[in-house]
Amino acid sequence: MDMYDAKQLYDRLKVSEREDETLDLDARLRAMNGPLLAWYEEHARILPWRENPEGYRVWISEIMLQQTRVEAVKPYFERFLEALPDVASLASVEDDRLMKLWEGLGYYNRARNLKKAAGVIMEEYGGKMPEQYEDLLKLPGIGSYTAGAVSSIAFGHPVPAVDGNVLRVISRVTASREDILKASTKKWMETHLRETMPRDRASHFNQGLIEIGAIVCVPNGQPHCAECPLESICLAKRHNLMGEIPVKTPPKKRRLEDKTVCILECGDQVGLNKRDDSGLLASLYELPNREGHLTPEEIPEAFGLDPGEIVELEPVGPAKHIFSHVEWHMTGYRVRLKHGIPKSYIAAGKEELKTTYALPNAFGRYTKMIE
DNA sequence: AATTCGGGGAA
DNA sequence: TTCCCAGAATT
Repeated sequence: MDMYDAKQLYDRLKVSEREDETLDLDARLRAMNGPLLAWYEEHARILPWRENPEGYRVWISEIMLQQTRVEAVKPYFERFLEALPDVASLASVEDDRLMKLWEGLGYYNRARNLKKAAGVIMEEYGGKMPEQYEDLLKLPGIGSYTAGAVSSIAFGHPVPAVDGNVLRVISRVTASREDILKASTKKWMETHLRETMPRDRASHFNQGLIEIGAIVCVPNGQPHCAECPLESICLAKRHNLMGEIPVKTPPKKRRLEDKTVCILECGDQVGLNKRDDSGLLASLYELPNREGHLTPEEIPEAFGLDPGEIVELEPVGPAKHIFSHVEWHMTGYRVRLKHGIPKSYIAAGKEELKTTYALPNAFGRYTKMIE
């Protein structure tokens, strides 16, 4: 290639880039549709909830997947569906059984809202899953993302499903520096995608965007642009902005809390509390605990124990548990009692601990010591 | 608009 | 450690 040809090629490329740069936003988004669908239908992962995407299954999976990784959901999904195979069984499930099915998955209000919504579906929709975005949006636990996901994936309706993956992918494709944590940014994206998405292939379009975000256009470090079907139309890639986009406001610091946890034992029985029905870990069971780090001498009074009933009081070491916004620094004691668990606690058999009572993982360091 | 809700895997 | 995940409800 001589100098002249090279220059001509370069000039043509510049022109085409300039045209591309000035592509209308909606035109750029529309340009994604073809490559995205083709890529998804080739590369979609095989996942349990994709096997038979009917309304109830898609709903349950989408709730479980809120702020929760695919790998964490897998073992819960099939077990949950086997125990509660339809809306009717979910609407009438016992609370403790429901929480036991959700134990360890976190964000326990999701499970409570699931049951509430099932009640509404029984009452208002004759037990049949609603298809429309606006109807789904009214159900407890369903926001704009989940309403879009269920309506499009299970029923094929052309509504967007904008989650964290989609926010990242679209921000990069359009080189948007809007803060993706702002509600207005998500709203903006939903409005545009609703216009530009392929109306007859909403399910694969939405899942394709999510899949790109999860597998290719990843956060934390370099995205895998070489494998991306959107590489040629992505403005972040063109300007090498993958490290700067998406823009996210930094989170604030966690609050620290000191706690003292007691394993109250008497023979085969262990003392439990039921937590308050609102706030952190609402209505789950827990090992008895108090604020602050207590000395052995402070234990009997703090936990309402008769000193004469205490056979053994053994420190069992510290533990830390990190939530999103709180951090527990725990110290623990194992207390063996002579004549039984005090009435102020729930006396649970050690086997029931595994089968009946839902305990959050925050106490795992201590519950593992009960055998 | 900002906080509160869990838990874990990966960088 | 920090980040962030197929977000939603409440304040």
